[in-house]
Amino acid sequence: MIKERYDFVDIESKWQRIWRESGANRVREDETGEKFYGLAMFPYPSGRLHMGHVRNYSIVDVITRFKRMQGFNVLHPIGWDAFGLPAENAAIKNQRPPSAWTYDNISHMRTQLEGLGISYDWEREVTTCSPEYYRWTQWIFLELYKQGLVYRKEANVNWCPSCATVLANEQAEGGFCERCSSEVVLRSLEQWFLKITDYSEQLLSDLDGLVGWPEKVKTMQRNWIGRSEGVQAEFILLPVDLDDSSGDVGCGPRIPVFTTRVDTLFGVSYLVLAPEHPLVVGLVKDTPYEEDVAEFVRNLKGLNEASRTAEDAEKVGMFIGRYCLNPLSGERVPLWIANYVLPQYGTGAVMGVPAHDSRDFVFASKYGLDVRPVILEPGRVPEDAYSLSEAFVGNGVMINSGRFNGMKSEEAWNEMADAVEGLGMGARKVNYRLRDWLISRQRFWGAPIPMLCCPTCGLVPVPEDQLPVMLPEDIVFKTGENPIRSSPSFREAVCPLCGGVAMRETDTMDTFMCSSWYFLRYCDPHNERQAFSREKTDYWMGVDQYVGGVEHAILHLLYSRFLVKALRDCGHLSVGEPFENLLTQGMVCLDGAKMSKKLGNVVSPEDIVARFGADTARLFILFAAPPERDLEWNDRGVEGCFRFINRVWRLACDPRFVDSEGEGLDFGSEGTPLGKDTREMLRRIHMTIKKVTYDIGVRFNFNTAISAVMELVNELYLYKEKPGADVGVLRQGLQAVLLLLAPFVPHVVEELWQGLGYGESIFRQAWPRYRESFLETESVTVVLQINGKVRDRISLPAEIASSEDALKEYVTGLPKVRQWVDEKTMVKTVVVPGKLVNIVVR
RNA sequence: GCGAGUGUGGCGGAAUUGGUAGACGCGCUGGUCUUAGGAACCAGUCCUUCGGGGUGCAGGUUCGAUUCCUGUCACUCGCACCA
Repeated sequence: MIKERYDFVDIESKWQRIWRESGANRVREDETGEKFYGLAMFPYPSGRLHMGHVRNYSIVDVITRFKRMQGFNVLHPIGWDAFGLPAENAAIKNQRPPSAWTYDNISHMRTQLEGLGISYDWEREVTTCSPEYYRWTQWIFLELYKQGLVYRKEANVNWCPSCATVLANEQAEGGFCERCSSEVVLRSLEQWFLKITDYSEQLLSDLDGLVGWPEKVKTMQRNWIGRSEGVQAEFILLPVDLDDSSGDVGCGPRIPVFTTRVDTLFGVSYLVLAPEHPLVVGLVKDTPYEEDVAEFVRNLKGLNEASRTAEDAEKVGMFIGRYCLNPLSGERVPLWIANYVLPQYGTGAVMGVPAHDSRDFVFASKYGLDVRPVILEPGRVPEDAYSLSEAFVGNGVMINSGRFNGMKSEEAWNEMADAVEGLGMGARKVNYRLRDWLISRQRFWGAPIPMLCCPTCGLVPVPEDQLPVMLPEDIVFKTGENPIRSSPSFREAVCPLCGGVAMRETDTMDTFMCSSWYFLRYCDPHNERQAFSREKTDYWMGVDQYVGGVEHAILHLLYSRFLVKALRDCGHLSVGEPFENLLTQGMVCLDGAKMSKKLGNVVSPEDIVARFGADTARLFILFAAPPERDLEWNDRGVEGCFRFINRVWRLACDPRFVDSEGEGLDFGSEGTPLGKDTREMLRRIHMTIKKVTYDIGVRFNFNTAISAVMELVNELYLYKEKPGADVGVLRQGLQAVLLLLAPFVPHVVEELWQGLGYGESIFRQAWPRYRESFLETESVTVVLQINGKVRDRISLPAEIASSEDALKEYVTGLPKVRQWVDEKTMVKTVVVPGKLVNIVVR
């Protein structure tokens, strides 16, 4: 029996309880069926869910519920990215430990997730701030250390004064802290790095194999890695005073530069070093330039990288009184320093070719340096080449380049690279913009870096059997420096090598480290001896469908790819890529702007669930837009979805179903459908099954899947009022509606399924299959066009419509067609069987 | 500047390999039933001078273009002195 009223509060809590108690979503490795690993990016436990979360988890829930009904053995886990600064700030404010705040938030958000009816296997829940988890994060750090992928060095790093910690390059883009938007300053500190650059080439080339990733994300990663092919060429430094020089100039020290345009080598009119270049100080020592250069460098130091590298930053530089020799032309070239040369990229030194590089052109124009064209722009005459108003950066024919004159610049590139190599003055080289991953954080709420500093043995890793290095508890939280340093119990340790007193590393790891391997832990979440077993990860990895926001396109997704490759090379994994397919969902907006606390345009999921229920919330969010697109929130639209669910409910309340309770589970039975309407109804049912299956499974277009079911419901409403309506077919239609809607609105379909007298959970049912034979129609609507314009639509028997010849004959024989054609000449008739006839007349 | 993407009714969006543009939903208009309804149901809803015209704009290919090509404009996102 089905109640008259759709009472979502009762229904949703009832089924959530049943699912929880029956372990409906528990998964084991030994089940039958192909595995499917569906994953949403796990949340930071900020306090409560927002609509972006609801969207993310609803999408994955639809996919995983659908796959489960299709017979896959589905892993659909959830966990918490639980380390991070907000918990520490809350600790300062409330004088409670970060863990208390974090676990409170987790328990509230867990309740919210359950309230949405997302089909998680809660037994696999993972929390990155628990010692059982971060123990293995530390273990991974040590594995990488063993592989030589971890190092410590003093470096100029991005420091956020407000967060009182360093940031990775990826977290300080544009010169502002990703978290708090404070301006980042440069500081020189001893820091821990992971050698992600060892994997630059693999991280880049493996992107080609990720066919299930959006092109946009791959492009972003490619740009971030920034591979460029070029030549590292060496310029010979000339002595301070040439007249004093005795002996062979060719043996002098050399300054390497990196260039992607070795073909412009004869166009070099100066050489520029980054002001921070290590050679600079020595080059000007005891020369008249020493004082001015020192002043120049001092002025630059105050600036952070962002203002230094801003596009509109004025190029400034100075000649430093020295010269060097061009390796190919042998020409004497003045040596400059300038702010536009970056110390971290390439060799920190650049050859200046004003005629063929726009930056050099601007710089040379300002300082009156030589502009010498060496590549002739196609369509120009040589005399013309000197009157440049801007740099010519394209390809053309070589001029002013000695024996290379007359070659195409592309050819000259290779010839000149060969020449440089032949002279022993350099070599071809590939450079990357990607830099090593700085993982040190001077904060408390993170996984401690498991290293010791021993006065006698130096840096010593904590032995594996001493993991985890636990976070101390005797901490006073206040703003300023890393609170861990205030814990004497934590700092002092015993050196495992010499037994002496060693100091513990007080930096913790970037939380991205924790979130770069959580999908591996889900495969084997309770393993106490390993981070994960090879057997389990071999079974589940890689993730078949990953879903999350584009904002993680670089950070999280690149780090995870790196860690998986590194762990594979340590012998712990078989796969080299974590995520087979990636779907980047759009933002949830209100009034055209992303919902955010700052703008005050948030709609609370809790409110929506309270007013309409979780099923309605899920349905709306999936119906309003395809998943990749931004979604405009609309309260009226939510009401529309609520109305639709009620409409389905009332359909199921038809008294005819009560009389035949429990009957008619057989989907494909041929039966003997009687009237035309019934046959048509059957066709609509099977057509809908076909479309919805395709839309969910192949296209991820949940909006059109839902609209197809809405259409079917509309049809069923019309059909059931017809005199000859067949209860069996009606029932089949309702079953199809419920099964097809099951991934979207799990609670209400469970309730109706049970109410209709089918004992088992609807999620134990197989996904419905359509029958090809039911899709056939007896009459087809064919469009009649004259010169491509629609003139008429005619209904024809299928035999005629599906045959090209019969259709053509039939149509051209029609009186109205004769009339349209009349005295004009029929040039051509295009026939698309079953669809359309286009008659071309003149 | 470079790269990627998106432009369709009042709104969110459909149109799967070129073949009925505007499915489905929201909103709006009128109606039925009701003491009432922000419930439910029914009808209508791109523009139109009723010939037609319409998918940002201008061309092209084609019997036929929202779909393919060229150019252009607008917006969004990413990168941005990387030599």
